[in-house]
Amino acid sequence: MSPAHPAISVRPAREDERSDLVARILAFVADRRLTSGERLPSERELAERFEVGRNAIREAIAVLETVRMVERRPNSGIYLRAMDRDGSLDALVLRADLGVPLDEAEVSELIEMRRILEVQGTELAGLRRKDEDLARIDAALEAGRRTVAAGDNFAACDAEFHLAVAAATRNSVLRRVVNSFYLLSRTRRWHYFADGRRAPEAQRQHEAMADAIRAGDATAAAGLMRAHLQSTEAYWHELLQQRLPGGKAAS
Amino acid sequence: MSPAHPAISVRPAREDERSDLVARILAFVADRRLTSGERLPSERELAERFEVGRNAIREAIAVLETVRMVERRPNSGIYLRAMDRDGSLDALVLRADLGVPLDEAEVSELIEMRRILEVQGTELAGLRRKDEDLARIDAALEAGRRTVAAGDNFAACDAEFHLAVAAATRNSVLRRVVNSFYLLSRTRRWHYFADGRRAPEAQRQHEAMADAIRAGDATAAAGLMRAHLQSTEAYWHELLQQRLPGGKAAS
DNA sequence: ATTGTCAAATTGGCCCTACCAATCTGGTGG
DNA sequence: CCACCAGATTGGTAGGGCCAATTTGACAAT
Repeated sequence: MSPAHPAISVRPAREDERSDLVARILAFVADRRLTSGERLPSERELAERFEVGRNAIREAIAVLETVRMVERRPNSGIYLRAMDRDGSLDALVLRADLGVPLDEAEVSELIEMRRILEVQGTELAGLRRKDEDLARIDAALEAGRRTVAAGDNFAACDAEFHLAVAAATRNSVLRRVVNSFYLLSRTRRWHYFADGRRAPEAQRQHEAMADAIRAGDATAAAGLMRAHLQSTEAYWHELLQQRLPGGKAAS
Repeated sequence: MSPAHPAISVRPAREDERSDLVARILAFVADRRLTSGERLPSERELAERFEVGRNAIREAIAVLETVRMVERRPNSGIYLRAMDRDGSLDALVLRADLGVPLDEAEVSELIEMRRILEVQGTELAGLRRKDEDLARIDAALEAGRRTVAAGDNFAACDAEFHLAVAAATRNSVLRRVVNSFYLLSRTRRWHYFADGRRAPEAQRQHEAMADAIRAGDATAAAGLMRAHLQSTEAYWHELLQQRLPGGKAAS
């Protein structure tokens, strides 16, 4: 019963448009150079400033609150939280979704975290993978083969493979983090695989890794993952140097 | 200096009361056994059912949407997302905040993730710590000493120490994850340190770790962290046994 | 019976007004 | 100088209303 399979969609990024109010508030904060502990204008004031209803403001603030970027104090105001201490991973995902470009340090840190989590994760996957995990991995590989053959953008297939491996760790917490991870880097991944040249190598490495995982050779799988990630790092840093299109700079 | 000190507050958990609406919606979903892809009642219906205004419902749904538990489709409805594939770490934090107990598997996975991140993180901290990081670590240690001496609950001091180490990694992404991590486990940590017996040992281990980090001996620091975490795991599993009936040992 | 078409109901997105309770502010009286 | 109180401010919330897009179902044409 796996015919109607979730289909690894190939979409560039998000054409979102969704809640630009959050983006506008973030831009406002950046523009005013507000920092931790400072108070935002009242909801009524923000509503007037952005020419929206107070409800819309409240929803946007609720979003910012759940990612721990602000704190609402009843009868007092809305205060910025220490983003470097309190911020959640979703705050980064949110920013990425809104088109705010990550700075170089953040991307480097992202790469490092990816290495830590995925190398260890791949080892766990090699130890614990169940048949359904291998099935998902195989499906991802198959989709990857087709994509490489067709010359389409490999980004979605790459993400799906890594997510499948993360799922095979049987650790839902790790899976959640890796998931957020690929969500927030999807635009960059898209550009990374923009020319079809990197896809074949990535696919080969994926296949080798899958073999090791399937064979239960956790150490080998982890080593392959480390090598795989390392082989991409140089390109990532190169990508960092370039200016990505699509970002409405909010510096 | 110490008067207006960031104050490592010692509070049991959350006195929250805040957004029980989210909790009620979650309970509703659980009660109806709604699963991935299914549609929730319309906002108007939910508002009527819970006897609140539609605004309140919309804010709650906005929160659930930002942690990727639901998806709002304009002019169509609100749909549950695949929580096992899409859920964010903040979804767990949210649940913990709302008092929903984590199941045994989730706690085991949390422990495992903690090991992966903090052992690697401590190594990085040993390599990169700056003076301000050491200062924060020292402050945490000092607070810990006072707390141990006073016989107060050590949970907040424990968290602060680990967060200080995470900060010393100079990797904000890792820091965010570890932060979420301690947020969502704070209640359990509170119980863990309920009797004052574990605090002195934890404090000793913290001090040793801090020495290694200060000396720049990353490998030793990582090893100490691994041992530190391992020494607590047994108690965590014991805690699990008490709170949750029946249990298959985590492999 | 099948298909095409269109209007009504439904739904999320959003605005607006109003009220509450707690907080904050400033001025007044002791 | 301090204690105290009233008015302004603020987040929390209810409820009504309008819009645009989708969904639905009845009706008509083939």
